[in-house]
Amino acid sequence: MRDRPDQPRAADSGNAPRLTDVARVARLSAMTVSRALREPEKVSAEARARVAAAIAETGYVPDLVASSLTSRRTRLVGLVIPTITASIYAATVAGMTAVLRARQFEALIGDSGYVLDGEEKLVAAFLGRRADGIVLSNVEHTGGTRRALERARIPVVETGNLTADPIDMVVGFSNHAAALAMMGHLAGRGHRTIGFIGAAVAGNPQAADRRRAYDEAVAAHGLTRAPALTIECPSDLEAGAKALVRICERHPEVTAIFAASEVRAIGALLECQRRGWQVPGRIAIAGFNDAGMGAWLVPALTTVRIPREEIGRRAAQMILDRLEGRAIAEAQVDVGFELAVRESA
Amino acid sequence: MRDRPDQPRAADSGNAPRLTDVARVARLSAMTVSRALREPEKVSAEARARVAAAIAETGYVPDLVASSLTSRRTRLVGLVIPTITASIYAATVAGMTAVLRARQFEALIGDSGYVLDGEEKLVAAFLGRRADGIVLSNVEHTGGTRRALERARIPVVETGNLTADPIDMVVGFSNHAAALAMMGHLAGRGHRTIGFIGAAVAGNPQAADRRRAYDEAVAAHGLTRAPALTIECPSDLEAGAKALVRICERHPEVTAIFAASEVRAIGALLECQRRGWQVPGRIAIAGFNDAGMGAWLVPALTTVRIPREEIGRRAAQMILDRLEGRAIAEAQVDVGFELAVRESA
DNA sequence: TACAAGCATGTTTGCGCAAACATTCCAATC
DNA sequence: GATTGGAATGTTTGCGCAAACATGCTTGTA
Repeated sequence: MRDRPDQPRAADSGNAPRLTDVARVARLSAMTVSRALREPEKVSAEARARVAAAIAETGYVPDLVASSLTSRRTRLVGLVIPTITASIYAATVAGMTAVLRARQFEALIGDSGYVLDGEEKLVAAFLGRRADGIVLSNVEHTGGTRRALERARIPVVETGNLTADPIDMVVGFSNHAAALAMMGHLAGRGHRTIGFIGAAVAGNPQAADRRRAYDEAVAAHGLTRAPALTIECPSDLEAGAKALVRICERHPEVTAIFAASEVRAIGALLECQRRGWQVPGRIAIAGFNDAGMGAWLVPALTTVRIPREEIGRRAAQMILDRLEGRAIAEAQVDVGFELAVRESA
Repeated sequence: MRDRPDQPRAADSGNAPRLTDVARVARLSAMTVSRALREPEKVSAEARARVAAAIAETGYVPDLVASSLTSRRTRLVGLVIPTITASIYAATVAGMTAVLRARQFEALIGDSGYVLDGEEKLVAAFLGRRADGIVLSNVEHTGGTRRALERARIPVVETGNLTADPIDMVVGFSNHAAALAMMGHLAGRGHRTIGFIGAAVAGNPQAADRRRAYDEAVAAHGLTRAPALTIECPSDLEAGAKALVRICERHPEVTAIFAASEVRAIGALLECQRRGWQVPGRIAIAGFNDAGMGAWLVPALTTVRIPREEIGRRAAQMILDRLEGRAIAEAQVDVGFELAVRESA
């Protein structure tokens, strides 16, 4: 096919040294060199030394593409997150890549833009690259995504919420229990009219679970029940600020807001600063998640702490365990949550 | 080698359909199927239709690993950033992956932890995976990194600062000019004693450029010059807060702080809130970068706006241009900066 | 009618490596 | 001394695909 004389080629020719080049220099077979790199304990100390010297001499860099083709392992794990520009997902990415990289795995990262169809496209792209495993950041998927993952027969971890109908493995926490705990805290502080700012619940089990917890707490504690006390909006500072204002206009008697994301809560809190409203004096504000600067604001944000980095680490570990044939103790891991009660509520 | 009868294999056997399976169903050669997928204009409409039908029937997913081995193209671009959990780099990642994904490329992302040796390890890992291009997030590298990249003969983009000694291509801006502009703004507002909080300059040309601009501005505008007015610290909220306090203790006459990162500035600003110091009345605060929530704080942060997402997009585009044989107009692109004068200074 | 030109399609080969199988060699055992 | 077992190393083959080259077929033109 191509002109490839079987001689040491200069590094400047664009022809990188291959396993056979190392083998020739080391006076060993290619197979022994390959083993020296992957399973050094199966090779004599003498051979190991000769291989090391030959690699240093040739500047050989193993070609993981060819290795993947023949071993049917790419050491690649795909990760789908809603958006890379949100610190909670950045923490998950950091945890996951740290565990993967320590084992010579790399992550392929894609942001779905919070759109299920985007997730399906990313999964297809990752499967085309023959990723050894896939991590998803929600538990709601298109039929196409589920089918593709089931056909691929690779380890899959869903994260973010516990689910009754997992594809394979799950690392999550109970959004319902966490939101219920925060509502309990607010009610315990004497708040009787509490507003709720969250994501649209349609097709979003996590958002639906948080909202359901709100409704249940309203009923359980005998709180004010009114449609205008709850708002669905995107998770950004501006939306949080606007939602706060709208709730307070319709219900001036509101004394607390539970914002089901950290950025919505911070947006609301900063809006209060702008208007000179005392927090928590005039209105208390509680958030959800703790990856941003909520702890540093004045007043510091009361929120729900989710171990986002741990989620990434556990997900990666479960994928690795399965790939390396270790038994998975529990296919569904609950990492739990913690109320971070600070100043704002 | 393996038992692989040349018959349609069931999806449940773990044997995914290959190009030849599609070819058999479509009654075409494997090569025509391959072309129909990659260069559809070179194939008849009839053949395209048969291929499409056969792919739908078999559920074929092209194996990009095998494709990469034979085409010597992985459609993978490596990106090294200091840390994934900083919004300025998240913006660059978002810009880069958006451009890459539109062309069926994926990014391999690694965080160096602000350590040059970490960068070298990541570059080695990316080269082992035969990435088609590499993007680095600084212009300072180990000798090993430079040598490895030069031997690999692939397009490389350095980002973040303009440099006199590029490896290949650069997308950056002048940290010196940007910092000088901000100092000019502060001096123009009448501040005569200005503190500076930045990163350690040793081995960090960007930090050194910002600091040099501060020194030059102090001299040019005849400002107070004192060692205790400048502090080197990490880029986090707490460090920013502590640095502010230390400068004010030693120099109570200071009226403005220039923090050479957004999070240091926000840390300082929030510390002022905590202490009840008016900003900018008691002390003015200016930052650098605009990817976080500086615009939303009360008072809103005056800062330098760097188009971080554009940096990611341009870097990806330059890599793609080179890979696809298009001429690069300028190997060093200056994306510029903009002063965002808001309330805090 | 002959033939060039170009398009659509087919055949052969090998990318660089590791799985599977084969061989060699040495020490321990009887 | 013959046999066995196992460790170290070697040989053959093919992973799934695309590059390079080859062939056939249509159309237009002299």
